[in-house]
Amino acid sequence: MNEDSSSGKQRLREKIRGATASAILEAGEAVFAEQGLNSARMDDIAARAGVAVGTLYNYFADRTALIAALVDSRRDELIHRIDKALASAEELPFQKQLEVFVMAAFQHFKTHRPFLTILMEAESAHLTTAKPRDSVRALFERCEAVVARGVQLGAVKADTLVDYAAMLHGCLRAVFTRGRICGDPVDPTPENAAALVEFFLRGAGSSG
Amino acid sequence: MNEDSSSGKQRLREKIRGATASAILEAGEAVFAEQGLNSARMDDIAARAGVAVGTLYNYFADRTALIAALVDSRRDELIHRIDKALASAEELPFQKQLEVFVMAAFQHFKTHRPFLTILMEAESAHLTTAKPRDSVRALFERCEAVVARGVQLGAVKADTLVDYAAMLHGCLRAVFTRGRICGDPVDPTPENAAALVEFFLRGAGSSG
Amino acid sequence: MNEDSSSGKQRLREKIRGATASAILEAGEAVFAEQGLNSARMDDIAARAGVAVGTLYNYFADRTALIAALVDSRRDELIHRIDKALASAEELPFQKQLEVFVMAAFQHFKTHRPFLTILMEAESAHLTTAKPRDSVRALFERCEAVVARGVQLGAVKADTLVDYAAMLHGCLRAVFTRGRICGDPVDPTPENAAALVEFFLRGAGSSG
Amino acid sequence: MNEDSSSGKQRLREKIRGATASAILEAGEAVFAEQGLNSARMDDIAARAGVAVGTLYNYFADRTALIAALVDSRRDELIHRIDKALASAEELPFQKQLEVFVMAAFQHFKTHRPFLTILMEAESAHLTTAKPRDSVRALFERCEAVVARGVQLGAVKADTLVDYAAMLHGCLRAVFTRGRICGDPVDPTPENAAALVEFFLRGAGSSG
DNA sequence: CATGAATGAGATTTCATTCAT
DNA sequence: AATGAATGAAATCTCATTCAT
Repeated sequence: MNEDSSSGKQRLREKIRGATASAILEAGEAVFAEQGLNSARMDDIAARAGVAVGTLYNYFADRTALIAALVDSRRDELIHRIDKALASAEELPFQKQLEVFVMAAFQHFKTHRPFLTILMEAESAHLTTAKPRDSVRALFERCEAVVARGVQLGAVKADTLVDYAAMLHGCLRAVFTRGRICGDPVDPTPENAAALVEFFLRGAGSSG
Repeated sequence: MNEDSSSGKQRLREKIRGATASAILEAGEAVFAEQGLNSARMDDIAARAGVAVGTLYNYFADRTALIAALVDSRRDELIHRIDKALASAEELPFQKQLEVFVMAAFQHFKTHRPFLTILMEAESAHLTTAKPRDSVRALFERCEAVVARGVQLGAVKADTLVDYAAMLHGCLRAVFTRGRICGDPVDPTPENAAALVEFFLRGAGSSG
Repeated sequence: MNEDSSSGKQRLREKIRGATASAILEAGEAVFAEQGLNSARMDDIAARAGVAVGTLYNYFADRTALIAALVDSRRDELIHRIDKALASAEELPFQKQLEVFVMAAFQHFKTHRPFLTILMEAESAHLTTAKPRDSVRALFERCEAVVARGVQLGAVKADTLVDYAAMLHGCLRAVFTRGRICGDPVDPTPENAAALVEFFLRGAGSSG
Repeated sequence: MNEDSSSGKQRLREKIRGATASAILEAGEAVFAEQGLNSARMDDIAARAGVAVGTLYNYFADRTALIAALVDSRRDELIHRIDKALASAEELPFQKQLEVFVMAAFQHFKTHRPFLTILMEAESAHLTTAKPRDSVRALFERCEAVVARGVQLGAVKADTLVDYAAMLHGCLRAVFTRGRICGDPVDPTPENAAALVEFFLRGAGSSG
């Protein structure tokens, strides 16, 4: 947090904000999502970005660093979106807050489906960087925060046997994964978000 | 050359074949789980199995076939376990059936954690064989069957907005994944299974 | 970025590409001839060409493609040489035409002894590409054309029992092979060509 | 030539005369001809012979020795056939002797087409044993002997520029090869043999 | 002797990374 | 900075040969 490191970080940020770097990240997002985190070749990413392979290495130290930067930049966006949504909904009743949270996730799913494909692959894959794992954790932590707030507000049970945060995370993931398994993705509509929240809070059991 | 010795020799040969093949599959399970589906090298698998590389190819046509065989054999075990559990619980009330189902999954999780690591990786990874994806689908289909039975028995809502089967699948997955994210795996106790079922049917919301 | 430099650079690049490709083909010609079409290793070809193995694959898709390209390029040369010679001799009496044809073959034998070694090996070997076989056929077809012209001009018998084209081909081949069997190659002199033609037209029998 | 070595040779011969060894040689002949001298695998030969791979090594030291033995045994047959034919024709006029010689070769071609395919491949291929090359030379030497006799009898010109023996060898080879190039093998009839001899002695030129 | 599973050296091919231009 | 040809370590797969049964 001293000036040196901060200005170093600053320079990195500037670099990444540059048009070429962005093009590379976008190309990486597309190619990694299409071909898989392990199979995608640097050549293909370069070609998609419209630059030479060598250029990739002017912006990112190596393949791993490119993936890390990609994950970093996209995660920030997701986390910001969710945090903003949560902040704006702070005064609403908990169920609404949860719906807003889920909607934010849904919308991000829709915008960054390729990125999420990467992230889910990264979640389980064995990678040299911890970055992707960290990103997954970032979403997981928001789930924990939301659930914690729910508990605090008395809207969520304080169960010690089931980790509701993990369940929420699993349900979000399931919504996204469903498309891949069934070939029939869920639309990010408020109705769907509300229905998911309803399930999360009241369960799948018939009320009888 | 008499029948006894000849068939005995035959059986012995087969037994040895089977033993080597099993050793290779087990080695594969371990190494793939440790190093990842893509990074694991055939050399390592051979070394772990205590055989030479060439031997792998005496039993499996190629790397892909080895993965396919591995997934096949383990999936069969999981599916059989679940189907047997479900059959034995047919007469119980639905909630109990669900608990039995979840317990079967939990137990398999415990026994075959390495394999599941592979399977989850396979779920999202881009692979050359469809086999692993099929195995994921097999578990998903059991979730669908259970949920369908619940609907039929009037124990599960017939919601069209939320796919409860996908949610059940997501929750099971979340239980397994939790260990990897938090480093604190859930014990496959009946209590935990019951708690998960309770969440699935009644939700996380406080009853008030 | 002006047109001159850009196109100049382009041309330079192409020239270099061409030079490397040629070097690889030449190295291939030498190594295949020395070690045999099947035993020659890509490593050796690369070493002889003064490049790394990987470079071979920047120019030729695989081993087979390298052989095919090699055969293609050399065959074109042989065929062009022969066709040009035949065309230039069109007005001469048939025996002269035949001598010109044989001389063209002799000269090519001398210049491309390594390549011919490859081609003869390819003629009888079982190969994955048909390319080499096609090249053999190309020479065979020239023999057919020459013999057909001889028949047309009344200089060659129209025998139905003996395929004179095959005989001519066999004799040319024998001249080349002789060196390998006896270690005493025939010089590509006009005298030797004339003598071969004399044999082909008049036979080995003493005139008495 | 002492008793030891002679009895050693004797034992070898006996071994090769054994049913198993013969079966292996026959299998080798077929498989090598079908798949090529380099591509044919020991496993395939064993399978075709109806024995286990290990058995091959009880009869032949290694792959190379198997090829050598194969060539040896078949060459002996060819050479004996030719020598016998030549001996029986010793009193006939030279042209007849030549026809007998060619017929013997033709007949052997017909009976042992697979073996010849191997031999021709061996002629040009780069092999570890000299055996096949020696076999080619054996046929070549018979050509030389016949031609020499022709010269002696005044039936063949004593040309120093053209090696008639090589030409005869080349023509025989051409007859055999023709089938492979044109897919239309020459029948081993006396007429065809006579026509070939006619060509060899009188040439392809029209007599005018 | 026969067997055939095991062996492991060796060959091909890929692709992240470098560096001269 | 951009380029893209060259690099060569590494991974997969083959198959002649061995040897315990």
